[in-house]
This record gives sequence, C-alpha cells and structure tokens, in this order.
Amino acid sequence: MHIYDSVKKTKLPFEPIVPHKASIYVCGPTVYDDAHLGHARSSLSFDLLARTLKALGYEVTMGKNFTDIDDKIIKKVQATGESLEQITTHYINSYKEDMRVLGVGDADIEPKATDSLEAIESMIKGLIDKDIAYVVSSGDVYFDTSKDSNYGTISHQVGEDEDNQSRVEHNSQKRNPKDFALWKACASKDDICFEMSFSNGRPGWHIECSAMIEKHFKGNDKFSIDIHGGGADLLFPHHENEASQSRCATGHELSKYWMHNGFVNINGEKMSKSLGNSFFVKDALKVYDGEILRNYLISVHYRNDFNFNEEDLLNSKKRLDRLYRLKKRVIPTKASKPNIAFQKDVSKAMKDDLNISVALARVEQMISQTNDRLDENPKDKGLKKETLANIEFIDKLLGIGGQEPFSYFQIGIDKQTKTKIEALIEARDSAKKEKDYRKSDTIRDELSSMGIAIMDTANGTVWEKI
RNA sequence: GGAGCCAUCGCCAAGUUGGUAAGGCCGUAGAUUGCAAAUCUGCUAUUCAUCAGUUCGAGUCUGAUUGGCUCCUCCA
Repeated sequence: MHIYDSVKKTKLPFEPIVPHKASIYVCGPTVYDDAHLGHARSSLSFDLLARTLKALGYEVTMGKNFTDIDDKIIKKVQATGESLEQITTHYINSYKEDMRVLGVGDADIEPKATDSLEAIESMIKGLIDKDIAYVVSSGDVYFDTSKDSNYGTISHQVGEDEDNQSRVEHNSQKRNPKDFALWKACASKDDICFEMSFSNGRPGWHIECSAMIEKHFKGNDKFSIDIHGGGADLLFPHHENEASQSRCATGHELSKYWMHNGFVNINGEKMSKSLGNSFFVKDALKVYDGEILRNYLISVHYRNDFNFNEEDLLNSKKRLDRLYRLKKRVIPTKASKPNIAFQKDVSKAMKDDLNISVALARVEQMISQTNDRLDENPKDKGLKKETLANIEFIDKLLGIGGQEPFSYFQIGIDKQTKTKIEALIEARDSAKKEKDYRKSDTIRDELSSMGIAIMDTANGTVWEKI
C-alpha cells in the first residue's frame, strides 16, 4: 500500500506502527447543521481507505470525532432555545444516517469533545506546567508557538517574517501572533462553560482532536496514530496546531502519515457556508439514490477537487447501471471465487494511493468482457458464479453493486405503479405475439412517458426506471 | 503580501521511478432486434495551456509566460 502524505508531499509506502494494524483518525464534523457534500466526500475518501486497508489484511481502527462544543453550536442553542445536547445529538444522528445511506458505517471510535474534557484538561495543564501554554487575564489559555521549534513543519506555511499581511487577528495578550487558543474562557453568563482549574470556559477547536487521539489511541514512542485525515482546508491551521500541541505534550509526533481530501465545488465555486451555496447530503438524497451519489462522489480521486454537477452525476450513474445490468444477467446464482487477475488488478489500483479511476476502468473492462462471453455462451454457469463473486468483491472494496439489481433499477417506484407497468408490458407482449406492432409501440411510448424504459431479452421483457 | 495546487479528446478522468497517451459519457459505422432498448464489435487526442531548456527520448524533469484554484479567518 502506498499513500500520499500531504506533509511530506510525496507518495510513501504504508508502514504502520504495529504490523498489520492501521489506526486512522479523521476530523469529523462540527455538529450544528446537516452534513453537506464536502462532509460526504471526506467521509467517503477515508471509507475507501479503510476498506482498502481491510482488503489488504490490515486490522483497521477508525476514529472520527464530533466537535460538539463550538461557537456556532452555542449560537444555535441561543437561537433555538434547545439544549446543547439536543442540538448536537440531533445533528450527530443526522450525520450518521446520511453517511449510512452513502454506505459509510460508523467509525470504531467516535469521541465527542464533551466526553473528552478530562483528557483536554490534562493536556492543557501539562502544557501550562511546561510553560508552553499560558493563561491570560481573561482566563483564555494560549499555546506558545515559539516554544515549538517544529511549528510549521506540517503545513510549511509559517514564514520567517511574522509581520505579513495575515488576516489573523492580533490579540495583544498573545505572546506571539501565531499563538492560538487552547481554552476560551466564558464571556458571559449565558455562555456554555465547563469548570477547569485554569478558568471556566470551553476548549478551543484544535485541542479537542489532540486530546481525543491521546485518550483513545496508544501508538508508540514515536507516533500516536498511523494516519491522520481530514479536508484539505484543515492542514492549516488546524492540523499544524494539533501536531504542535501533541508534540509538546507527548514528546513525539502525532501521526505518521497525513492525508487530506480535496474539496467539493458547486459549479466551479467553493462550497461553503459563508458563500451560502452549501449542498446538503439530505437534499441530494431526495433526488438521487444513496449508492448513485456514493458512486459519483468516489469516482474522482480523493485528492482532486470535485466539481459537483448533475450532468456528471448522470454520467456516473450510467456507469453504475452497466454493473447492475451485468448483475441482472448472472443472477440468480451462487457466487464462487472472484477472478484472481481481476481481483489483483483492482486491488493494485487501490493500493496505489486509492487510484479509483484505474480501479473503475478495470471493473468496466470486466463488465464488457463478461457481457461478451455471456453473449457467446449465455448459460456459462461457472462464469456467472465467478462474475457474481467479482461483483461482491467490488461491493466490499468500493461499496457499489451490492443491491439486488432489479430493485436497483426500480428505485422510487411504488407498488401501484409497478403493477400498472407490469400490466402494460403484458399487454405489449400479447400485441407483439399478434404482430400488432403499432399497438405494442404505442404501449412502449406510454411507458416511456412514464419514465420507464423496456428491453426485450431472451428471458422476457424487463423494465428500468430512467 | 506570504504559502501551495492545477491546466491531458466535445464532457468527466487515469497516467510512481522520463520510453513513446487507460477508462467512461457523447458521437459515429456495424452485428443483434418487427422497430427500439440492452449487449457486443470497429472508429473517434502523432498529442498532453504556451514558449524555451535538460535528454537518445518529456504529458511526466527545469525555467519563464498565460489561465484557473486553494490556504494564510470558522470550514470536510
């Protein structure tokens, strides 16, 4: 397995801390709103990573946190009158449900900031004791970046000159402009605070992840975890700060490898809350099936930016349709063993920093070849069994192709419509038998206007929702 | 102002260590079909934004130019 390390900026062989085991920690969402396509993409990227590692025989431990204390959540609390817990529970469940529909299961470890306050406190305390962190008069606790000579080695973004045109607000209480808050003291009585030895307040964003990693992962004397992941925007300052805190607190590096996924753009524009063009997973799922969305979102390499648009989505759906049409041809049968060459090729592609394009190209080659062989010999039972095994292999590795193929093509059709469609097909068949092609074509047109495509096969007429 | 990324067929998109351009969609010709659809087969970039350099050889390395984009502020 090779992965691209976005800190070293090169592809590296994956050599985990403990042989055959992989510990991954991904920055999860701040739960004050529904998940958008960007969350989905990040989640999907690391889901593919975990699936690939598992397929290669690694025992994977996936951690993904929920930031459930944050200014925006508090704002929502104040705006809605609901409790912090009500709000965060709601959005955590909403996130999990969306991801489940996209084929991403729960992480093995799902820490919440509110469950990690002790770990946060002890890490901050330790840093204060070493004078790497300091408390200012307001009660805020800052991290002294000048104490870490390696500060900047993660993002390579910290220049020599401190006095650049950075948009970072200059706080006179800070020792250095780049220092960041580990702990924010309560500003008012309405604030949501936790009592700590240094002040009443709440944790800063960066410390949460560091503390949660230390709490849940063992690591060794050099690294806490194997892979730390997240969106490309988190590289700086979030991951830089995380790495620095952990380095100073633990005396070793936080993560052996760093992976960052690219953005989802909508019509070429960055999707962000401030631009107001967020595309929520829930909204997308109203229109498209979860697997179709998944198939689309994983079709572009995880490091590239992803430009979401409907035309490409439909294109990618057509590719998935081909897989399911093949599945229709081989079902019902019992899967045997997947074709070794095929399995090897697909795995090889995924082993190369999750090269999904090459993997999917190989899948399509398999589809074409199998269709060809099935055209020649429609009753090749061995081939059918192997093909089904191939599809099951793909489903396990990529999370696509796992549905029952007939229902895949009939998603969103209710029973009543289904009965009607089947009646029309029956009527058309009898018209065809009587060679009344005008009538049969009229029926086909009627079905077509209902959004139903039909195809005459050796085993009778089948239909699909377009 | 600082840091960095990207530019491959009409569209989407691969292309570690330089060796002579995957795959899909669309289009097109054919097989098949009552006609379609589905399926299969053939065709579809002497060329990788531009210019220069290194090299026997560059989409792949170096430099410059042009055009997109991101981060430096909460952000997946």
